[in-house]
Amino acid sequence: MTDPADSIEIQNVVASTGIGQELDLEALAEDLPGADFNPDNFPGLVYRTQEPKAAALIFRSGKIVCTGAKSIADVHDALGIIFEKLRDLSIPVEDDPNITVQNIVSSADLGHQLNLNALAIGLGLEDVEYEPEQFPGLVYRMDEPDVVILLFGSGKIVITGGKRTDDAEGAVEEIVERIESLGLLG
Amino acid sequence: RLRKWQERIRTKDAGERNLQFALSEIDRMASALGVPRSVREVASVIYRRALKEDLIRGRSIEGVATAALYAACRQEGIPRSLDEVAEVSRVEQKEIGRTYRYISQELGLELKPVDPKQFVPRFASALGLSEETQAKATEIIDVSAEQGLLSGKSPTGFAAAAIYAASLLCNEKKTQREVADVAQVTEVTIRNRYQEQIEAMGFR
DNA sequence: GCTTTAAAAAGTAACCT
DNA sequence: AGGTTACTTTACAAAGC
Repeated sequence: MTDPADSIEIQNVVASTGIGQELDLEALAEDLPGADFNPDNFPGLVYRTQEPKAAALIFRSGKIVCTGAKSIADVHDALGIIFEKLRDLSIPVEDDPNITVQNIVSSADLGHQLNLNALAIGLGLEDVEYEPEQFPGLVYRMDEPDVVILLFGSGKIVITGGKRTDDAEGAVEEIVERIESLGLLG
Repeated sequence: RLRKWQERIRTKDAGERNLQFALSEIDRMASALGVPRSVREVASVIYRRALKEDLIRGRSIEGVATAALYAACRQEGIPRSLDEVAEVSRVEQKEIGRTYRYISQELGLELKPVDPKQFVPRFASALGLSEETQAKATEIIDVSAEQGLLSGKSPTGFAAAAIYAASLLCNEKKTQREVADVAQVTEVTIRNRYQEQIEAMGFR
């Protein structure tokens, strides 16, 4: 009996921070090798770190969004690299900028195939969005923890919208319980 | 005071004009899709409810009208695919789908997922298939859905594959291309669903 | 509302061989 | 017929249109 909670893997962490300093993105785009800056397209400058692999969106205000990291530690490491690069360019960066995790995307496997049709009705059509003509996953909005779960026929699921690592654990526990109480889990 | 009064009339007239436009669009699209009058009535009711609940703000009248018609077809058990509805609407498919999900949620329509079987009579008759073949296709859908093959699959693709399989089994063969054209799916989808369904039926 | 970034799930589609 | 690539859905921040 494998616990679905053990299958949880963080796939992406989105976080925001700021260096407390206005930036000249035109100049930064010149000085930062590999930076992408197309102000006509998007106001942020895109910078990618290789290790850990992540992408940062750097704005004129000095605010930064980091996405693509596989853990909260990776977010801190990736942003740490960026802070150092900026300091190397003589840009003053706060000592230890606040980093706020905004969203964590995780995947997991319930270990059984799911009858999404029965699940849509069982979980309650009012809380569920299941339109297989548009997308193969059933969208379930959970209140506690406050996350959105995508459930697939294979039993694989995606949990998104959480801000804490243990939101995924709580969500898996809760969804397994609800599905089991409906008698719809294997 | 006079201005205010005139403005009220103006907005009332504008609202009335918009409603008439929406209802005539529903009528036009329904005719193009060949859906019965009763469904147009249901679509009109859904549209008026959406209007009353102020769901049109930030959305186009045409988008809500199209979504209302799409919902009405489903509610009446004679669904049209989003593809088909988009063909007669000036709103793109993605937007119709989004608007449908929104009004469906807000109005609490609670429509069950589309049953592939509901496409069988229409697709099969467009292909000139017999009652026997239609019954076979329906049986294939029931059996393979019971075995869990339907989860996440497009209802039109699922129906198309079953119709293709039934046409072979009943010696009224239609090509994958012919079935794909009426169901508006690709041959690849029919092939994939067909293989699974045939296996579920215990053939092969 | 849109633009951009990242990542997973599974289905469908477009295009090429 | 197969393979690759790309798009659909969810969440979230950022600045600006």
